[in-house]
Amino acid sequence: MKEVSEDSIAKQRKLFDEFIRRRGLKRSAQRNTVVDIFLNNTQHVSCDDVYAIVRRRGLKIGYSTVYRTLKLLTAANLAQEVNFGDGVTRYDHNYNFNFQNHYHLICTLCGETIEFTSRAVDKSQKSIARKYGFTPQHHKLEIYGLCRECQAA
Amino acid sequence: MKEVSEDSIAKQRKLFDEFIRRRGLKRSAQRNTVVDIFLNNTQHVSCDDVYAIVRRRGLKIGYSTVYRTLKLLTAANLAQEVNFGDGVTRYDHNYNFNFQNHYHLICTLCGETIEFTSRAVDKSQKSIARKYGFTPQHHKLEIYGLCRECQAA
DNA sequence: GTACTTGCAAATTATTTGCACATCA
DNA sequence: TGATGTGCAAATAATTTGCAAGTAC
Repeated sequence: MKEVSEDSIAKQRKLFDEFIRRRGLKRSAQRNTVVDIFLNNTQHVSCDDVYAIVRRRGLKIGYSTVYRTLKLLTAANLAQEVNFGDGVTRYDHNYNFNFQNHYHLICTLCGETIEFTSRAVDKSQKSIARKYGFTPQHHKLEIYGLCRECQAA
Repeated sequence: MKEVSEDSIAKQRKLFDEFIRRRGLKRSAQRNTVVDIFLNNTQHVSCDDVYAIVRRRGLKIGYSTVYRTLKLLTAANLAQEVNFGDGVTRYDHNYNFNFQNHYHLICTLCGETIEFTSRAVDKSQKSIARKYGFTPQHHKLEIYGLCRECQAA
């Protein structure tokens, strides 16, 4: 998996700040913390995950604030909601603007998720969007099945 | 969009009955109704949708029964859960065994969904699954963006 | 007859919202 | 100062579950 560089995080943080300004919103310690946690985490996180990290850091931020900030990150196009069928919304990085998009293999038995990238998939999606006169913002691909370990078992 | 033939519905119903039998479960009028509604509907439906159709037919089936039956259809691999980000789980046909898989373009402004198929995407997915020693059961691809109409507006 | 199914109401879970108070610009 | 943000608790929404009574095999 591609490493997330310091540079890229700084860049994304800048994008977020611009977004806040453009919307006439304000900065705050809580927002900074949540944005920081999200950007520095390479995995897709749930609101619960982020909240747990906040508390582990000894900080106290309301649950609603975490939710609201994750929604903001989504609106800013830095995050995207993903849903693996367990009823929990997760927030994944939206690498469109910078990295290659990544997709998921999800084991229906043990729940493990594997990330992968595919130029072929990326290309197909672009051509399909064009065909339907659609301006793509983000996309997701999930393959459900049995992982190597679970097949053996 | 490909038409769903009578034959295919009968075939899927048979698959469901086999599934029921294999699991030592039983048939019932309510289950038959829900399965019937699902199979004869070409669209992805929510539990609410199915419940509304049931009532429109003048029948009375409990909400939980509808939910439970849609879960059964998923377990039988005839349906698959999809989630377009509005907090509602929808059940889509799992055409794997018979048809070409189809995917979705979802307009983030008006919510319209367009279905499409793509041999290229299908192929990429197969090869990726193979690469990771993964046995795919089903997969979904969703492209979010602005539809033609919403771009103009 | 035994095990499975149903329908209701209650419980659970995830997420959102109202509002008083705090904070940023 | 005035608009926006926060945190709590309460509200909402979707889904699941317990249980008594009904039904399939």
